[in-house]
Amino acid sequence: MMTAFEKQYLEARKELIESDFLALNPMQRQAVLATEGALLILAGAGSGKTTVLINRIANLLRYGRAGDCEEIPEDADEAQLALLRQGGEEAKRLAAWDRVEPWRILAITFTNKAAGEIKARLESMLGETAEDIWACTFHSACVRILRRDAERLGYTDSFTIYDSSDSLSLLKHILKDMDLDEKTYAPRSILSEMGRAKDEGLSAPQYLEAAAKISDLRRRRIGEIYAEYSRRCFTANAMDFDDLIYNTVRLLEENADVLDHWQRRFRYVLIDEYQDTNRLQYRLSSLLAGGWGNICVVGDDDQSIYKFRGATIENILSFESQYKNCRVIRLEQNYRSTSHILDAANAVIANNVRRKGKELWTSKGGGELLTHYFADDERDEAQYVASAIMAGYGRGANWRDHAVLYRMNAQSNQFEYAFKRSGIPYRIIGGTRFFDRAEVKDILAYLSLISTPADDLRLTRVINSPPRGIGARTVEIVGELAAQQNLPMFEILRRAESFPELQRAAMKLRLFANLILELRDFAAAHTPDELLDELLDKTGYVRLLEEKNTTEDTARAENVREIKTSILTYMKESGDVTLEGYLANVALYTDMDNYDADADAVVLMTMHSAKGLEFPTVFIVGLEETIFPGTRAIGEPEEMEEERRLCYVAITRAKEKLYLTSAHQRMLFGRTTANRVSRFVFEIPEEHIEKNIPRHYGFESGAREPVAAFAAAKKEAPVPRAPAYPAPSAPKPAAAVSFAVGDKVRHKAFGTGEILKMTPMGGDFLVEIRFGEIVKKLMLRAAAQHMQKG
DNA sequence: CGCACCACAATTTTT
DNA sequence: TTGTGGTGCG
Repeated sequence: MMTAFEKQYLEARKELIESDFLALNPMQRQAVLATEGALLILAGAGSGKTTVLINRIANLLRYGRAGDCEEIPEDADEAQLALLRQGGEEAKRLAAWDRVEPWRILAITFTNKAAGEIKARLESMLGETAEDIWACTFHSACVRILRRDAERLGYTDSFTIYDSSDSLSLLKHILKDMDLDEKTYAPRSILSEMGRAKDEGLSAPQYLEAAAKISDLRRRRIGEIYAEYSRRCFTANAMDFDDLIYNTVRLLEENADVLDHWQRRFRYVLIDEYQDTNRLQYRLSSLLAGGWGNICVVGDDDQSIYKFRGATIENILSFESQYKNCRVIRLEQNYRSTSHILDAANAVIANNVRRKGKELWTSKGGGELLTHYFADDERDEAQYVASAIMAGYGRGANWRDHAVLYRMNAQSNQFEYAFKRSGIPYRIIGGTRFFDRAEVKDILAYLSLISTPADDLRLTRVINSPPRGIGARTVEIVGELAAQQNLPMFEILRRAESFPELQRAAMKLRLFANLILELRDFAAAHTPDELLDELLDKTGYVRLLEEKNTTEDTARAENVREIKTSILTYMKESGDVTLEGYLANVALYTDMDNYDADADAVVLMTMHSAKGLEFPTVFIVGLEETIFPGTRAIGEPEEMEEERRLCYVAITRAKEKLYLTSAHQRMLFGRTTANRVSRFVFEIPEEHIEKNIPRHYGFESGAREPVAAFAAAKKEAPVPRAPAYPAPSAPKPAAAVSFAVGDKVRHKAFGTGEILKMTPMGGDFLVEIRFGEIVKKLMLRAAAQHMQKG
């Protein structure tokens, strides 16, 4: 039974702690203080969930579990109580109870970007102590755990990581060696089948056993492929993305002492984007949090959009039954969007059945109505978007305040054309990543090979690149010999002379093996950046590209040099100088990490990539049946709900203005088709949106013959707010007045230069300015902000 | 062995 | 329409 004094003491202490988090709303504050046990935070889009995460960690470090327990110091007395009530630094020190060391906190996110953001915000809030907090992705957490005990699984601690394209090419090699047809055994689907197996915790033998029971030939074949794939990964000391998690779970489940070590260590486990976890990640989180039982998961079932990757909404829906005493906190106040946007999002998602139920609200006003534009075709659609963006820019917005979101990457083309035509600077997120480019992969393959010569996949990749006269047939023979002798291919190369089959090529093969061995010696005594220089020199890789002297090859040479920057950055930021460390970092690196929110350019990306981001103005394009929702979702209720969640994610990216567009007909993959306007458009209540859809056309009526009605309605189309389609002769932007060809200018970033040429473009000017040796092409309006005459 | 040409297929993808 | 992978020729 609690005494009156204890009660007062606890109350005063809680109030004092709360006073540190007054900037938060009551729900957020609750989530910050509820440190003990299991906690599910249902955080709607834009509800300040990262802020909660950060403050929760800050609370743990400052006050330990004082805000969530009923224990008080034995020597507590009236004087202390008075001090608590009075507040101040000393009182705060007194309030702390069982403070948490930073290295006992594990915060897992899905992207490096999110992890980086958490780290950065923690550091600015808490200073150096923040560095010891594990704020990382599932994958990088696993790498760290595995590096410590990989030998338990038969790997060495310098294991390498295969990224998705490595996995794919390894798989293709296997299919070839097993004489299997890529049509019946589509590599992509095999890969996801193996991923599913690992997600269910099935090893290759287990999978095979299950397949044998139902005597399904195809599954048995896949089982054999899976076994071979695993075998080759293992001999190459390599793990793919799924293996990282699968093996970590194995490690922890099969080694009680290892499990115990990590369970003791992590007193508080936080998992972000919980709706996107798969079963394996669920198991991993349960394992890691199993010691102290303090697990906090943050998620939004309505934003689960990665089912196709094995994410299961089940994890979040059943969290409450898994942890019986768990607390649930809903964050429904949205700080991002206006109420028209929010109401539209709420209305759309309300059509889903399988959800926790949650309604976002805002204290912001209605703002502008949503706009739906029904374009003639994809070209018109892009032009409309371009015009609207220029209009926004004309009103003083930045280019970067605009984002164009589409369902699939193939849709980006028309927008590129339109933006180029109008002189709108843009960036495309997605597509080929820097680290996916052939030349970059080559260099990285060399580096991996130096680290692990037994890596047949990487060896095959670079053995003849740059060309050294080792042909495909030779490589094949080496592969066969290696299989016979049960040795890595590299060992065959070293003894090339002793195989009569290899006589002709023996010399070249030995030379290659020696090259790798020399570089390996070099690596032992040098840093990765020095190794890179040596590598480029010894292989002549860059020299060869430079000699070719085409624009593409120059760009390639540039990319190769760019790797050096990436190495140096890594060494500087992590303080790590090991080659393995760098390679792991690169393997887990993605395009989004490169996304620089400061560069002033319109952003184009898929709706998937947009998750977690926000923009003042958003365009969701291609809102047509069979595109969004896509063909595969139509008639499949589960899939349709996922599409709808994607739509919800896309809508909630917008802060102030949301445009939706559909095209009457569109050419995609060289085919022209006419699709009906997406059902999602009709799920938005009329009072939130203005449209130019002809009355007798649309999803509900399904009426044909839209053409005449369409033409008539088009006149009343909501035009992007003025100036609509600015002609090249449109009034010159103010900035243009003060600059002319021949002017000398001083630019903040590029220094002094001279204007060579000015071309009117989209209500602005494309200016060419010579800075010393370099001629830059810039949009005047943007450039003018960073330069002056002189 | 290297390159050029043709058939073919093509959601989404935090790692 | 675009990119990729396989085949055939020099």
